[in-house]
Amino acid sequence: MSKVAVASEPAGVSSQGCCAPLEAVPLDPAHAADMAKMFKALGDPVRLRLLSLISAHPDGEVCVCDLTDLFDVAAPTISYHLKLLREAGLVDHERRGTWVYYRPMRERMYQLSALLAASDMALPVR
Amino acid sequence: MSKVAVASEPAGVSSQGCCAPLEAVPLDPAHAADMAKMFKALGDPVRLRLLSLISAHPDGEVCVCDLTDLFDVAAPTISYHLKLLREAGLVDHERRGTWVYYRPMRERMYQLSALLAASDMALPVR
DNA sequence: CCGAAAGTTAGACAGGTGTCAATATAGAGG
DNA sequence: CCTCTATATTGACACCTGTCTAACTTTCGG
Repeated sequence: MSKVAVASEPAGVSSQGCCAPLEAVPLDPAHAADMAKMFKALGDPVRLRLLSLISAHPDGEVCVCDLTDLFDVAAPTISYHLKLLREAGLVDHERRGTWVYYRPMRERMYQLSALLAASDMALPVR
Repeated sequence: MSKVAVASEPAGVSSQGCCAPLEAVPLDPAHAADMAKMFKALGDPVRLRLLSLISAHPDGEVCVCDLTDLFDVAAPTISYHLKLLREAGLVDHERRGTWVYYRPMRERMYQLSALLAASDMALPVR
């Protein structure tokens, strides 16, 4: 039973008291924090483009050496952003020889997509 | 240098035509900045829960008075977060009498969902 | 081993963010 | 007009972020 019986109340206008019960909270604070961390990682243009490039590459992975040239920031900054994407669980990485390759973690990405797609965002219930 | 032109374009409405060459560049810098702004707004637990509550409410809108009690932060802080969600174009608001009601802007939410759903992050084609 | 190349880490720093208390503003109801 | 209630705005402040340069680590080629 997902969503508790939310006693819907027309609350159409502003007659008396304000609004409805609203007790059935759709996103519990704990889960919200986890999701927020992922969204936060995407909340920077450089990181969003990085994930986009990594996800869109036909090989399914991208060498860092191919990424750095596409941005106006220094290499350490790219490294910093990739680290945040990693810590958010949005990408995985592997070293092969001198180079490091990044892959997208699509399940995690889909998790966010599904949350936003649910018109009522009511996946997890408290 | 750096910092893409980002022609402001705040809570812009349109935003649907889109789509890009894609083969070469999956997410152009300009569009990335716009999307990043929305993601950034969702990158805070309080704001994510706020949007969740607003989106999940059966009435399709929520009175601010019903939101403030659900958080551990002071009222001005809730007001601050709602403002950011507004500026990101994720929610709309309307005053009715003494109270203010917030509604989700589902098209914008779907825009983000679609971006993440595309396995290659190709922008949704018009 | 040595030195060069690819990435990451460390330290520093300007600017941004989230929070609160205090104050302002807008309606509702005398 | 005055006051009360609901939100928003302002100002202050501790903390977090994104960026750089410098230095370090790992690995490959002699």
